[in-house]
Order: sequence, then structure tokens, then C-alpha cells
Amino acid sequence: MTKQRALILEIINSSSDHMTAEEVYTKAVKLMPGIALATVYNNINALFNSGQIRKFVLTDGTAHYDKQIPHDHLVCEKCGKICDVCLGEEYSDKLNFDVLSKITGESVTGYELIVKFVCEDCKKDLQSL
Amino acid sequence: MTKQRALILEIINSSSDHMTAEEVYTKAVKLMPGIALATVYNNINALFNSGQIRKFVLTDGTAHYDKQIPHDHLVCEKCGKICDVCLGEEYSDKLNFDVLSKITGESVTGYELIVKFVCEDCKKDLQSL
DNA sequence: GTAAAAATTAGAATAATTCTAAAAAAGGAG
DNA sequence: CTCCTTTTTTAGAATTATTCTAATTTTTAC
Repeated sequence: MTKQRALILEIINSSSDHMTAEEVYTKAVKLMPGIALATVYNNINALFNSGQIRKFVLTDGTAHYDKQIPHDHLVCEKCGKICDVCLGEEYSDKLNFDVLSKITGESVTGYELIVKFVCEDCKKDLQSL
Repeated sequence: MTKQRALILEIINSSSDHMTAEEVYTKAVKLMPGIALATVYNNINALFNSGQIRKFVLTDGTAHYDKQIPHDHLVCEKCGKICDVCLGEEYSDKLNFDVLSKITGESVTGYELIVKFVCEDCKKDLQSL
């Protein structure tokens, strides 16, 4: 484990944002000046491929990285804001690997749920028109 | 509605594939030689923004377009193959706008569920190692 | 039929990501 | 610890998907 990889994992694990690769790089440079953008990409890929971080890509094409703790995402349709949502607590009996495996008849290894909504700010903006 | 847009909508609606923009373009050129790639992108975006087609982006960065009929997707973790799956039939009472709105406390306008699995072919490949 | 608005085209431009090759760092065996 | 091998990092070039631009054509509305 190189110190660059440890840093990048720590940045992603200790943030509640949903950073893009550029945003991870911006944080990394502050803590380790001289780190290369390619190193951030290399490590993000390595961490994702080994299951240590999560990745999801919005329909606007932006890739976001996130710590590996089960939770889902709300994405505002208007402004693109991303919020965490823990469907798990009330919902884990309905949406989980076993249930999905049973329904699909396949070996389900994971899932990614993105819920689209209109956030409060955007709702206000629409009303004031 | 231009004939280019009608063609692109027809290509997406009549396919059960999950085409990329390039793949839509390849099909479009055969039916309308001379159509520009930019036209395919323009129309895909217009159709997506007006809710006439669906878009989803895999973690490998590839954007795929699909007809607007409610269904979810299975994506093979090993080979990337995409299959349709109708969770709706047995599952629509568990996963729908109303349920998601109630749990999240937000105005839910849609959702995208991608279920990761290992397809039969890749399971065989793993066994034969 | 005509005028205004919108869409198409070809190619240039952009931006995110990957590739390349050389240098540096990490890890393992003795 | 030291040597050797493997992996990682780095800087910059290359690639690729997508968007932009400006001129032309088509569509729409009256």
C-alpha cells in the first residue's frame, strides 16, 4: 500500500461528499503537493476494482466516488445535488441480495439504486416563477 | 419532429439492445446515409430530456439508451452484458414512487436500479479455471 | 407562400480518462 | 540491512466521447 493510495482512500472514506476524480485530486494535492492526477485515477480504479470504494455515474456523465458503506442516493433532477439516503433501515427486507436473487433467478452480487427527486431549493425556485 | 429525430426514436424503441450513441449512429447511417453523428447526439439528448427515452451510464463510463418502458437492468460484473429484468411484476408494490417518497420524505420523480450479477457464461468460465 | 425558429451538418474544440516510458518506491528473500 | 524484482508514480502525450460553432437546410406557424 503506497502512501498515495492510503491518502486517496482516507480522503474518500472521511468525506460525506460524492466527489469526482478531480475533486479527490484537489483535496489530495493540498495534503501531498506534487501528487499526479494520473496517480489519483490509477488508485481510484484500483480501489474500486478491489471493492474498497464505490463508484456511480450520473446521467450527466459525471463519475462520483463514495465510501463503501451500504446506502443509496437521491439525485435532484433540476440541480444535480446528491444526498445520501438510508433506505436500508426500513427497506432492507424488501431490497437486498437475497430478494433480488430470488426474483431474477440469478446470482446477484450487488445493486445500485439512484432515486431522482426535486430538492427543496429547486421546488422553491419553481414556485417563485 | 424531423425525420432524423423520428428515425432515432424508432431505432431505440424497436431495439431490445442497450445501445451506445455510436451504436445508434451505426444503425441510423444504414437507414439514412449521411446523417451526422452530431445529429444523433443532439436527438438522443433531446429525446432523453423530454422523457421519451431512458439513459443509464455504467461504471465503465459507457452511456446506454433504452426505450421508455418501465423495467430494470441486470449488468454482469465480469463481462458487462446487460439484460432486462422486470422486477415490476412481483415487485412494483415494494419499489415505486409512492413508497420511495414516503421513505425519503421527498418528491420522488423516478429511479434507476442496476442489479449486478454474474451471468451463466461467466460462471462457467470461472468454474473451468 | 413566406418569414422566423429550430434542426442538421462537418469539423473543430473540449474534457475526462487512459496510455507510455522512465524514475522511484515497495516488498520479499537471504 | 541489502539486493533484486515487482509495483507504483510521475509528466506529458494520446485517446475518446461528447459538445460547440457557424453556415445551411428544414420545419413550423401564420
